[in-house]
Amino acid sequence: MEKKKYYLTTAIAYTSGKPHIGNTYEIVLADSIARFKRQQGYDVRFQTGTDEHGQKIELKAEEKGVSPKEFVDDISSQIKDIWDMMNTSYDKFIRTTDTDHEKQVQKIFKKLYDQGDIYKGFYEGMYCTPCESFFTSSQLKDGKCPDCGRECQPAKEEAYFLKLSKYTDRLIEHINTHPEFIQPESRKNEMMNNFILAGLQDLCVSRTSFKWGIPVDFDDKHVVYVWIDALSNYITGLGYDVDGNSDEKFAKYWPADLHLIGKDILRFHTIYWPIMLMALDLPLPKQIFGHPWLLMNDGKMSKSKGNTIYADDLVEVFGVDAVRYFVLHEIPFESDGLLSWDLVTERVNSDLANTLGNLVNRTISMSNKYFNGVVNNTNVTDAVDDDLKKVVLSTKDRMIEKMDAFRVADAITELFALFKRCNKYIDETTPWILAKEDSTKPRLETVLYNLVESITIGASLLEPFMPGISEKILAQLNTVKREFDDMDEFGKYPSGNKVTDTPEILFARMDLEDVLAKAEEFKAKNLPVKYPEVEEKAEIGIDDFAKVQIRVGEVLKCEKIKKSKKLLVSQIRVGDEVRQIVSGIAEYYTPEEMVGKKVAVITNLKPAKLCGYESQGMILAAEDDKNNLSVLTVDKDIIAGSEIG
RNA sequence: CGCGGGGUGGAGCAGUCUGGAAGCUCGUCGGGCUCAUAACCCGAAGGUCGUAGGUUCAAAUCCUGCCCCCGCAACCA
Repeated sequence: MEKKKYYLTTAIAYTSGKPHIGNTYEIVLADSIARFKRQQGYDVRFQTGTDEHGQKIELKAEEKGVSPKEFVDDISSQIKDIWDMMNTSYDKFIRTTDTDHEKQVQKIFKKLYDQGDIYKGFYEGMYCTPCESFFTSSQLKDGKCPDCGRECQPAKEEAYFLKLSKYTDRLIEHINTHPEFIQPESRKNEMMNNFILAGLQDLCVSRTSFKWGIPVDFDDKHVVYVWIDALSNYITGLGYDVDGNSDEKFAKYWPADLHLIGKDILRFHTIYWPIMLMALDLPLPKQIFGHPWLLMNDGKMSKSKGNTIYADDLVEVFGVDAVRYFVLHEIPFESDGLLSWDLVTERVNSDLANTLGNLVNRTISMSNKYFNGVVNNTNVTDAVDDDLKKVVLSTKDRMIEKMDAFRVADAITELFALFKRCNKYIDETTPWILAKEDSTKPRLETVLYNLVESITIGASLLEPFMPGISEKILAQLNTVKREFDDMDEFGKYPSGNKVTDTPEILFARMDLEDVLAKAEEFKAKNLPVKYPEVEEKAEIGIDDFAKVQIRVGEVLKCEKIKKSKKLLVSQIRVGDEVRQIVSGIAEYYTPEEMVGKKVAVITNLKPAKLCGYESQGMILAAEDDKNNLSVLTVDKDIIAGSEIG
């Protein structure tokens, strides 16, 4: 009988920088699903890769002084190295700079254009000529360019658009008739209510403002919009060909069974991608799962917060399988998971070292101590064996049930219940007492046999999540992975087999203080001291400077602006008048802290309205690259209103 | 009223759709055991399930108001 196929993909990683542990989570999650499906007997194809085009990359490369291609080659190989380090079993690593991908994207674009789903129109907005950039009117600052402050003109630019409107009804119909299409279901409503039902505007699918992209081959001023480019990877990676000369892999594996993506990009995968496929007259993927994120104790991981943790640092401390275990186990189904060095340490010590590692170790030690490592099934059973066997044999099905719903963390919990059951079994049977009398030795042999058999099954079920450790355990038991089909019966471990006489510690207990010290080192390494980069401005004369009036202002009253997170509004005495000034410092100063401060205020700035509050001036503050902020105050006491110059 | 997620014993979470004795892991305390990685097993303490109302025989779960947290968006003179 031919195996059923299962095609799953991750999102392709954007090559703007080294991925942190949050990005790495996705590939590990996908890998565990892929491995599990393989164990279930599916013919799995697992694709990942890198997304390498776009303006951001063009800019980053320029900053670094290398060509965009050199830049992405470097990052892409770093990403691949991390995926490999995490022991992920992808079948295909696609890059959007692969020539066959680029060629097909051009052909897809052309086909959609030829059949009228993509049409040429005009992109309208405010244009800043020196900056060569378009802005929407809401992006403008005071009617001027937000980058350079110069005047902008309304302008029109040629662009290509994808007719989303034409397919909206079909998309709604599909989502309604396929409740499993968008997972988890809560996300489905979000997409429907927020975007689809509100009406879809045709999507601008070409750019002229940068060059680093796939050129539109019949109009080379334009490059293809990165999402059209990126999403296509799911079919180009299978050898899809617009003209019908697709690779047999395409016929075999498309449509995808699962696109695994971050919840932030669900919109692209549940709206634009299905519509692209409809336009290409291809079947839609069966499921799209928007997984949650890994968060740090203090919120989302970000470079500016300095709380970024990288997979390789974690691996250096804990090892690959422990890191895989942590991210898989800690992230529930719908809500975000937390990651911190202490949490990982806790999990490693408790679950991996104590429950699992110690179980394997004590079992093998006893086999060696009492029977020189030979494991015999003497079939001297007892009532307590029944429950052990029941738990061990039923674990697989319970895991399948969880995995089918992508509840990977829950599946792992089921598996660890098996190992916990084994530890309890040792307590129930007290092997050290059985070892005292010759008459109970046969019973002891069966007890140890049952343990070895149970661990063999447990270790085999562990393979999708911790492939390295799974293999190690099986090697220590001197056996091989038990296949799913052979798990319906207890007792397939060969009686008389000999386990290793030199059991290795699988997971050493970690000392929290050592770990935290290591974490500090990594933090320092990842965040080298850097002076802020500030763009130099043209030299000015004293007369230019004299145009700016700066005076000492005493903060009399200060409160938060409710609607805004960053804004405080202060009443400030400047000489004999009191001014209302709005400033974006709420994240760094409480209103109470501000009151009484004598700050530097620009007093001759044209008033402006912010969040409905008039601001008659500006409080001076220093800000570094990491958005730390400090307001300027006077060094000695001086009366409010004094001029600064 | 910009969009969305969330508030459950000290920590991290499940349970909420489909009301019906508040559960899991860690930590703490007590006990057992000694094969084992100061590991393992058993037991206990600890929660008015953010808050105020409502519906119901019955609410963590359904409805309404409010407070707080976190993303996104906006804004940051």
